[in-house]
Amino acid sequence: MDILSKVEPRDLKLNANEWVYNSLCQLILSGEFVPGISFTFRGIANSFGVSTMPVREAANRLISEGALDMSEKRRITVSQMTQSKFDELKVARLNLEPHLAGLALNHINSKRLNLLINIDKNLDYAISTGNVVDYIKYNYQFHFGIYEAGSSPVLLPLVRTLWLRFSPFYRIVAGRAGTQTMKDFHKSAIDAIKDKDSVALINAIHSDILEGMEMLNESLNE
Amino acid sequence: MDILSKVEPRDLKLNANEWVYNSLCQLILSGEFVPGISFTFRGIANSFGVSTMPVREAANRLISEGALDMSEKRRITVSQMTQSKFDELKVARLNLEPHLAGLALNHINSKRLNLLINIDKNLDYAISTGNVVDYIKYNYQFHFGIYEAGSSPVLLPLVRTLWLRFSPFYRIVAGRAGTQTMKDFHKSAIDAIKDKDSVALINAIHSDILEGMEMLNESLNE
DNA sequence: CTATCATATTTGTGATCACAAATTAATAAT
DNA sequence: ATTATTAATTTGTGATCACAAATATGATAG
Repeated sequence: MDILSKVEPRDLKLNANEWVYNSLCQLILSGEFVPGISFTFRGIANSFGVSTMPVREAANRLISEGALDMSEKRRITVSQMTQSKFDELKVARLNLEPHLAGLALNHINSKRLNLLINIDKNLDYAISTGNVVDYIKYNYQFHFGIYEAGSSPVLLPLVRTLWLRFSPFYRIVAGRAGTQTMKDFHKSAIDAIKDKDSVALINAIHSDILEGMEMLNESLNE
Repeated sequence: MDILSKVEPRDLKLNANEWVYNSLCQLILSGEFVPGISFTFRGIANSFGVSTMPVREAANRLISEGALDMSEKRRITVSQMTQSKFDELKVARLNLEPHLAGLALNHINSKRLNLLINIDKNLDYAISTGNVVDYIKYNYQFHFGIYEAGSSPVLLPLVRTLWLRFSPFYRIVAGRAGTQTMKDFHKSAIDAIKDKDSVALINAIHSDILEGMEMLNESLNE
């Protein structure tokens, strides 16, 4: 698998293990890694042109975060989704992300608001053209564009691990169901941000998660 | 620091890095590690009688979970608590743990119930004698004795990382404030479990967290 | 063609080494 | 005594090696 072409080039200020970790995260969150795909430490190391050491540190970290699994067959795999895992992810998201958005609201300046509006425009285009990969990417950017406005050193990393867990699954079902039927509550979120209406923003994020996860759930039960 | 005497001996079925990780977790959760204390990879490796490899894997994992920090001075430290981090931890706990308890309720059999009752007895004794270390230990055992009854592969590890973050801080303030003034809602939790009353259990856990964190918060602002 | 067993290869794990960067200790200077 | 400068030590990082266990491969027999 040609990994280097889909990954940011290495910033030499960063350690090799951080570069590998960030790259793997990016690949997971953008839906490049699909459940069932499997790797080895040496394989990843060759792809990145580093030794196995930084790969071990990066992959083990992702394993401990639940994003990857070490299979009993000595292979690193993208975790399989189950109904019970899915239900827990949904609950965790619904209980954390709306609140996280609420915390961030007062730190969203006009520059960031314009960024969000622009991301949402790209999102609309991805939906209209049925581009699933872009949809996943811009949806991530939109949500975390809000969340990251506030500085939440506990909740933000927590929520990020949730996204690492369901994003690969998202790719599969989105590819199956298409993006045509997706409503999104991003417009009302943007309005709420403009109005600095905390309750409205929290509701919008809540509804957005609810609908997104509901669609995933339907595909899960096919 | 004599670590080996405070740690379970190595189970040879476990990898060295898992042994070190579990041991460090145990030391953190039991309040042995106090904010400000600092280590080096080689130091920990010597304490455990292993090479630096498994220590790097274990410590880096704890760092990525937010339990430990790599200071800019090349030392591994227990993370400092701040008011904003504390507020986020409180929110996350209140939003996740009561629900987690609710999920577990139907899987608590009489054997586990008796275990919980026994733990709570030890907890009462620890409170009456002002034994802070035991209080922390039994309080952890009580909560996770409930949570672990259900199998929640997403929420349970998530909540565990929260405990890893505030437990070292708990030790400090508990040592300062004493355990005498601690009320606990464990009795009502036990009653709720006996009655299989989900709402009552959720409320009891919620109140317990609220009060425990409130006490910590007061000490934080001294 | 299928099943069985021996061989060869690949795997994760842990130890060790090299190295630059950072810290600490020691020395010199005022 | 205090500060500035230099030397010595210790640090995390990444690469490499050894090894047992697991996997894949291939030969052999039915």
